[in-house]
Order: sequence, then C-alpha cells, then structure tokens
Amino acid sequence: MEVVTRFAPSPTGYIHIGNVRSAIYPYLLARQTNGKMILRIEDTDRERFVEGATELIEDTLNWLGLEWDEGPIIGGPHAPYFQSERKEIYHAWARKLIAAGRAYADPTPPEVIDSYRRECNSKKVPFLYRNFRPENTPEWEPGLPLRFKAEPKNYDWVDEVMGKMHTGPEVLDDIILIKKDGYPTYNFAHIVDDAEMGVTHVMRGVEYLSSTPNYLALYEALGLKRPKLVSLPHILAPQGNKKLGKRDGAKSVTEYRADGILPETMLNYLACLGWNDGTEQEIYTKQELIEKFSLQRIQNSGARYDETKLLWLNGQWIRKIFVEQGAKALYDRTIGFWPEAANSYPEDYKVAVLSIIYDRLKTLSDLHTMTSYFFEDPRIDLNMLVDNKFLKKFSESELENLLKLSISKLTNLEAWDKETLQDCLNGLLVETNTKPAELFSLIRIALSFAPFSPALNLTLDVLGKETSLARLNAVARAI
RNA sequence: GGCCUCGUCGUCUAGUGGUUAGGACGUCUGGUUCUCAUCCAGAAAAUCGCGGGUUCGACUCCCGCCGAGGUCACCA
Repeated sequence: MEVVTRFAPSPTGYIHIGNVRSAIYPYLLARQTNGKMILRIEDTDRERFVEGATELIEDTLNWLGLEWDEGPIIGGPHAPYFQSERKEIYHAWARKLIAAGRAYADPTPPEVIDSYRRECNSKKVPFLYRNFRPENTPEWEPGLPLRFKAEPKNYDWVDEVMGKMHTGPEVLDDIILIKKDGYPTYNFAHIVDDAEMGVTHVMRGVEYLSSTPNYLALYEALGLKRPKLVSLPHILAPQGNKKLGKRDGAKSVTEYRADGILPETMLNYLACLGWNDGTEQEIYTKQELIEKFSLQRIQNSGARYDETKLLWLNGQWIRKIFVEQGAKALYDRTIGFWPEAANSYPEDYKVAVLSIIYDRLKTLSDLHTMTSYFFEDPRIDLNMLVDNKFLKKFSESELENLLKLSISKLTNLEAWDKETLQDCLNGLLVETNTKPAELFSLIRIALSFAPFSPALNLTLDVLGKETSLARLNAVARAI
C-alpha cells in the first residue's frame, strides 16, 4: 500500500528548528517509499492565526528542498488543504457520531466547567469531563460545542518509535469535537482529515502520546482504520531540559539562511538529531537520507540542539560543495553575502577570491568580514606591523628595506601566478635570510591589514600585480 | 496528584549477555614554509541515573527507587 504522510502545521508564525523535524521525517519516508507527502494547514484556531504564516511555512519547506505532493496552492485530489475550508466535512462526520449516540451537544457554560476543573485540581485528581457529563443534552446547534461521548476501556497499540503502548480507561474523556464557533478542534479535525486524505503514517511530537487513546477511540467510533502512529522525541533547548521553543530564542529555519547556513546543512543536521543509520557517517545528502531513513532508528529520548555542531557541519558542506560541484556552484550560493565593495567587481574575481578562502568559512556570512581587503584598500595601520610577534625584532628601517627589496623583486616578475610567486618568495627568503614567519607576515599584513589571510602566494595572485604592488609601495612610503 | 514517556563521555550517538564501551562535535597537544582556518596525528573525557535481583558473566533481562519530560484547553 502506498505510504502517505503529511506535515500539518498551524499558521501561527514561522517554523523553528524545534518543530521542523516533523516535516523532515514524513518527507523522507514518503520519498523513500515513492509515496506522497501532503501539506495541510491546520488553521482552526482563528485567534492565533497569523497572516502570511502559510507563505512562511511553504518558504521554509522550499528552502529545505522538501517538496510536497498535495497542498494549499498546488491543490490535489483531497482539496481544500486549509482546515478552515473543510468545515462541512467535519460537520458531516460529527453528525454520524451524534446519530450513533457517540457525541452530544454540551450546554454547560465555561465558568461551570472551570469550577469542575478547579475542584479536581484542588483534590489533586485528574480532571475528567465525563464525570460531569450533563444528564440531558440539547440538540446540537450552532453556538454549542460538541463533545465526544467516551467509552472508557483499555487500549493497546504500537507506536513506531516508542514501541508497545498500553493505557487504562482513566485516560479517556469526553473531548471537544467541534468548538462553539463551529470550527473543529485539532483532536477531531486531524482524524477526519487523515482518514479522508488517506494518510498512512501520522508523525508528530511526543506531546501527543498522552491523547492518543482518545484518538484511538475516535477512529473506532468513526469506523476508521487507525494509521501507523509515530511519536517524535523533542528537540531540547541548549539550556535546561525543556523542549526548544520560540522563547528559548529558537530561530526560524529560514533565519539560518540569512546567517549563511546552507539548506543541505540544516536538513542534514536536523535529520540526524534524534536519528542515525547505525553507521559512523555524519554527512548525508538529501538523497542519502531518503535511502537510509528508517522509523525504527528514530531515537526515543529528546535530543539537545547544539549550534556548534551545526556550524561545523556547515563548514563541511561548504567544502563539500566546492570540491564536488566546483567553485562556481559554491559561488552561486554566496550571492548576497559579499561586502558592499564587492559589487563593482566581476564574478570571475569573486570566484577567485572564494576559491582561496572557502575552506575558512563556517557560514557564508563570514565572507563579509573575511574578504573586504580583496575589494578595497585596507587602512594602513603600522602598529599591526610593529607589534606583530614575528616582526617586533626588526627596526622600522629594516622593515622598510625588506619591503623595498620584496617590491623590486615582485615588480620584475614577468609572470604573475601562484607558482612564480612562490618561487619568488622563496628566493627572497634566502636572499634576506629571514624566516617565512617574518618576511611573509610582513608582506601579508602590508597587503591586507587583516588578522589573517590565505597563503601569501595565493593572496598576491588573486589581488593581481598592480594592486599588490600599489599597496606594498604605499606601506613602504608610510613606514 | 493520576496517567504516559525517557535516562551511555559536556553534547549528538553506536551498542540487544562476554567489547580495552566505538564514532562525531567541542576541549587540549603536536604536525602541515607566515597568520586564521582547513587537513592530518594524538590525548583527556561515560564506575552505561541509583539499588537490588537472574546469570559463570549484565550497559544489555526482571523488580524497586530516583531524576527529567509530557499530558490532564472550546491550542495545536
């Protein structure tokens, strides 16, 4: 049977890293089995609805490369995919329940229900509405909430991650199916939708584990086959033991795009937070994840979110793309991350710069600070020369002489490429009887006045003869 | 409080009766003709939450406890 999974977020804001995994795993499973993934927007809470949130969600999925088969804009055989547009469907199913005597309209005012709840809380007993079930219930009509009539009993089921589950009758209750505003609750809507849409695997956070018996009761009352249930462990905040949420500063997934994290990194990192294939592999392409993913190997304990490892992984991916797909492919990912001054330079030049600094990048936004001297002349700061730990031992006139000799040798070069330049630099080392740390530091700093730069011959090569010599001369004059 | 879930290096994890408890991030130390990285090599780092059993033998099986989390909404 075809596997059908879904990602069913509510449009209450952006998707953060704490909950995007419940999009990734369904995606991987669907692709692995040549099944389908559905995007469904659970917008039945009209108070919390945020304008534009659906677009944000689609944007996130697109950026991560998680394409879906049915959903709001692209449509599909089970449209509409906004729950708010499916009211009649829920009502039709609700009427079946009423007809079967398994649902009732509840006239009890909220204040009264609150008092029941408070009573239970003060007695330290769980609040079960079915213990307060009204004797006579009216016809269901708009303005009245509709409740499920629970039949308490034991339930046994298998959670694909947590394993064999068993609960007693005490967890079943008369949950609200339809709110007084006519919209269904999540509890009811998702069951109806999953059934109508043919969803075979329901994947969601562990927080739903406690209410699963109520869902099981609903499947039963509705005469529906229960789908496979998959509980996903939480992603924990860096501090404490709570699940990662917006109040812990959980950034939106796409915010990481602005920070220069690659989507490959994000997908790789998040997929492997709480899942692994049992090997020692750390870097996975999307394709590899699709092939190797398995429900059985999802971790059943929470996993802490660790940004340091994300950064490491991003560095790995930057290098992987450069090595496997080439400098141009990596360059295409860097648009928007270059310093202002780079705008007036041709693409070839920027690709050349990228080629010699890419392996120092942790994020693409590092480009901004790491490459400025390739695009504008640095401010000359003689203290950087004089105070340098390798150059301290030289007097200013010695430095000037070293620099002048270097300038004349470089000026006389006929070719300007990394090999010729290295030969020239090596010759200067012999001639001046200095150590690489000394002479190279001098030239490197004079060229860049940056805390670090790529290998000297490469820096000179990319900067070009004219710019390099102009900068060295300027420094020689300034000493 | 009831019910449910979870518990291996700081972190992510491998491990299903017999292993020097393995890998990765991070940390530290070296090496790579200068810096910062990369890369390479190496080190430190888990009495497997605790206590009982079962067994020749337990991280692995059983029981109890403790700790952490979830849930008990007309939110999802």
